[in-house]
Amino acid sequence: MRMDRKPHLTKKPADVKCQRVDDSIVSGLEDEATDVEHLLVEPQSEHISVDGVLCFGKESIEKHLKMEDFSCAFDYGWKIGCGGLDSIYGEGGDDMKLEVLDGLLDEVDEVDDIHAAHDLSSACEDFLLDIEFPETFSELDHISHEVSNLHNSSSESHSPGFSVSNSVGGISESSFVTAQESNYKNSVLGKMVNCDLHHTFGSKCSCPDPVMETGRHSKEHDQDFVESDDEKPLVSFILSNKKVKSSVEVPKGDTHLRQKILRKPTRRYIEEFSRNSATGKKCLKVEPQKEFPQVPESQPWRGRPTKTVPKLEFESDCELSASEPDDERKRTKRSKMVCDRRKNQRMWTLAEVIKLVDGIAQYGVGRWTDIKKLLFASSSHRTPVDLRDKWRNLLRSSSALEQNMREDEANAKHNVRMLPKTVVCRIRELATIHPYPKVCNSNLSSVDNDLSSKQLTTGGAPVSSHRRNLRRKKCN
DNA sequence: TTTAGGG
DNA sequence: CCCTAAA
Repeated sequence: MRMDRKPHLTKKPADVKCQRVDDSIVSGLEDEATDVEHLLVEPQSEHISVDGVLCFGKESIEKHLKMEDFSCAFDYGWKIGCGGLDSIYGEGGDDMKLEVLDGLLDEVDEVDDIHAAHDLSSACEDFLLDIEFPETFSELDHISHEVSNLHNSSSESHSPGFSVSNSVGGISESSFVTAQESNYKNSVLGKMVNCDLHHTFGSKCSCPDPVMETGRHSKEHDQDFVESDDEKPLVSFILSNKKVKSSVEVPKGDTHLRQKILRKPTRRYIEEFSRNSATGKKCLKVEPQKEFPQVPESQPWRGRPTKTVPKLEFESDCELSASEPDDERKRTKRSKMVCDRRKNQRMWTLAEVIKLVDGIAQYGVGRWTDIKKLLFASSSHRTPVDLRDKWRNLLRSSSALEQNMREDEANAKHNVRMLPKTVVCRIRELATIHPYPKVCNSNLSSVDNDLSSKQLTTGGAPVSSHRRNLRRKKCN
């Protein structure tokens, strides 16, 4: 959620900037130089923006009101969702409530996403966060603390807000706070652009430049590097020898980075790029608000699966007749699933595995959509592809278990940990009945041991091709 | 759109 | 989990 972002805001290591400036001196040969200029100018605007937040200046009141309207709209949407919730309460049990609540909470995520998408200023947050404010830093820190505190309260109040769906009359607290923050950011953005223009149009800007002293040094160097061609060979030499300690932690060097940018960036690249920029590892040269869609940051998409309480998952999934009111939810969900799939990586619970095995036993391997529709209708985060992948993994691990069992039981346990024997047996059983095209190969070798081993001993490559043909036939 | 397969 | 090709 949104509060994930605040750590970046609150603790901004000072050395990052220093390093960055240093880099820019060296590697800022071509296009870094302009970036440095931006960086050197922005802090002053930030200073002003802080005042704007504190005083709630006149020009920001309008925006504030607009944002209120905006959040009202969202509130309305939530109320609709809550209506659905109520109707479900009538029929379903407690677990059902949990399930729907879970979905609604997910939807809060989506609302957040939408909010972020609409919030122009938040799109440049990365950009802003890359800026160091030597003088205004403590001030800003204070402000950000306040904002964070507000956020804390707001995010905690999410679920209560939904549970009292009928009583929601006005602007919900969370949306209000978001509006405040957006307002704050808007003012930041406005001032930033303003001062940027000032800077671009010369030194007419009357704004104080807090980093003028520190900036002069690097600016001079930048100009040197940009304007004099004599320096280029030296720099390119340095670059080619990779002696540059670049803040842009691209292992392949600057040229590769540029190549990447020139190429059409893939979605994964975009995601990783934004993710890295969020963690401060990379410093963006491209304005994030233009190039990249705002992705909620600091949600590790790998390694730490956001495992919801298994019990909840289990109980809710047991309801086969999923609530139909979440039709709309599915639609909105789809878009979410498409864009931040990896962040929604969830551990497969035992219940899910059992259900999957049941479904396969019922419908057979390959009818993933049916299984999904009938057995996983309530868990919208499992796509048919996920089911297939899971089944593939199950087969793989179960076969590995079977093979390793004889030689090393511990290793086998490690492979298929947390899977009860009954489940493993069922998987193996199903594997024989409905052999999965690709993995059945290894599985068949354990089940139909004599046949495959004979074939393997008789021939080399032809045999494998033959078996592949068999697999193909099975598919068709 | 669904499924298979590779990464 | 992601991506792509094929049906």
